[in-house]
Amino acid sequence: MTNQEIAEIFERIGDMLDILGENRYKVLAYRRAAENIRHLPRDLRSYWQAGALQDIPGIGPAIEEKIEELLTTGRLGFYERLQDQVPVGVVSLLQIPDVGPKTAKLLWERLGVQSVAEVEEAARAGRLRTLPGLGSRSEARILAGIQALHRRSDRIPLGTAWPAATALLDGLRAACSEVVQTAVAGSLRRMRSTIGDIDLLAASLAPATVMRAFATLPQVAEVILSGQTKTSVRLHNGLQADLRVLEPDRWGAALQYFTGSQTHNIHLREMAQKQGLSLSEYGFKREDGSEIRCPEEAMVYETLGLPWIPPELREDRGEIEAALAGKLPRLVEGSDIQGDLHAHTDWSDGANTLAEMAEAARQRGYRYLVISDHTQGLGIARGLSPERLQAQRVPIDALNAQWDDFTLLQGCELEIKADGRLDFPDEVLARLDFVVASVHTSLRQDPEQITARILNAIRNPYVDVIGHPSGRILGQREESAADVEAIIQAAAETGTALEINSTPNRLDLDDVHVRRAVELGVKLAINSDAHHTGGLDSLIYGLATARRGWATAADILNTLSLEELRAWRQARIARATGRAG
DNA sequence: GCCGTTTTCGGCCCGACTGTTTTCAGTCG
Repeated sequence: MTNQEIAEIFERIGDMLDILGENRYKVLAYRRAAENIRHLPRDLRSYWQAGALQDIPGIGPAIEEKIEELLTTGRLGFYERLQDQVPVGVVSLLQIPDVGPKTAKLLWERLGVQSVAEVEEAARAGRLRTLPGLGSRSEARILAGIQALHRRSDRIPLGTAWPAATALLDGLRAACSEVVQTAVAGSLRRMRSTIGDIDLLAASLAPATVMRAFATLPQVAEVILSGQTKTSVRLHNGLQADLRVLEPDRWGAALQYFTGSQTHNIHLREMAQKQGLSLSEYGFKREDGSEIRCPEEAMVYETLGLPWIPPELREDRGEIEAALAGKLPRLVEGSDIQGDLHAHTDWSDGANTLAEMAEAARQRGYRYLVISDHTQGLGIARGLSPERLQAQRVPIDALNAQWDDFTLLQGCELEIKADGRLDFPDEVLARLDFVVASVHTSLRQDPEQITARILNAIRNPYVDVIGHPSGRILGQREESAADVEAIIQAAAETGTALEINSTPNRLDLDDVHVRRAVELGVKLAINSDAHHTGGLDSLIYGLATARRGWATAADILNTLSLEELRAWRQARIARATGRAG
């Protein structure tokens, strides 16, 4: 069983216990365990074999025992007994907005409904309003929630949400002079790979004016709710955006609170409690009722005896403990990046010429750009033959003669073929400045086969980086069955780098595996995989993914200078082929 | 059910908004 499958079972156990009215902290315990299992860098089985299950936060004796039962038998008696008490259909009602455990239980017990469709039918028939505590407004609300569920798009990629959020804030500032300060908050500020809805924050002394301006922005399709300090809207593109408005002298506390994550905040609040303080989005309150307002975010952390923690780390995955111990990593920053190691041109499936891509990279302050067009095996992308690759060297050399502050490197995105062979022989690869090797075909092979293909590429002396190692496309294609742990370990042995592909719907490796790679000392390459000049800007999303994986500049290959990068490749080749430099 | 430089038992984050309510429960984040 995979970590995801086991996490889902515990998640559902939490839901079922919730519906049964079980102790809310027990419910919380199962959800917390599920959440932590979901983000483990390694297979749960390996923790079990090492006797280390209880080292995972949120896992104690009871849940350990259940994990053991799942890993040995593939079943869980406790879960099966629960299913006899709460039909799965009733659990599915929880996905309706505004339907929680109490309402789900009420609907099930009083109306006998066991699916979203049956709730919809009952609501249309006016039967919900007959239940205690529910009226016609609630009935309409639930019906609207079901409609929203039907047309709900899944979580959206970071690369879609980020520009939408900044456009909203630009619009708000332009439309309303009462706005003192604005910020993106929530999972978007933490730069998660996908976003549920857009959380925005504004500081102002005139909240009502700001929210009116927000609700009338051209992007807004409808207002979902509006109160004194909070407005939620649905945009024409289907996204939901929430705006909170607070007084300027509470800005820091509010920004901290609305950035989350929820588990990170809960952890901080527990720390505050132990110091006799209560922490909320308004700031700290002492036991005597007096306030500590925090105009700056760092003041929240400072009050708790912590250094400021970068938003990308705020997932309660050890960052608070690291901060307490003074061991927060100095995360890689945009200014550390010296170049981009993966870009395409119109020689294969890119839109722009060599000169255009080079100029765009140079304008972004890079010292080098690797041109890595596809190789012949990927016919659909007009992959290059060895002959065309050799021909491409001529214009690259000519362009390089123009600059003394910038260098185009010739590489390729080498096809790892379905049978595991590489698309070019070593002598062709040896002539290149840099080689990214990727899998694009037969992504559904079984774990042994696809892992073996990638390991074979890792062990080739001339392969510098494995491109988008997991093969996932967010919202479209699950990652391949490749054993990422084995890939990371092999990369650690050979010194091969792994890519953090920055294309917004890839972000591959993901943050959890980046952290594992960092742990094992594997070098990572933050690559745009640009297919046009504007695509170079996607690098910010890969950079964010690296930061979420606790990577420092020293972990990132393309923080090296051109000379260091060349030396890095030469040293690896020398080591692997047993020849001196 | 988990967890502990206040505890191995008794705690376990905090507030906004809504609807059906005369003071609060449910849901959400």
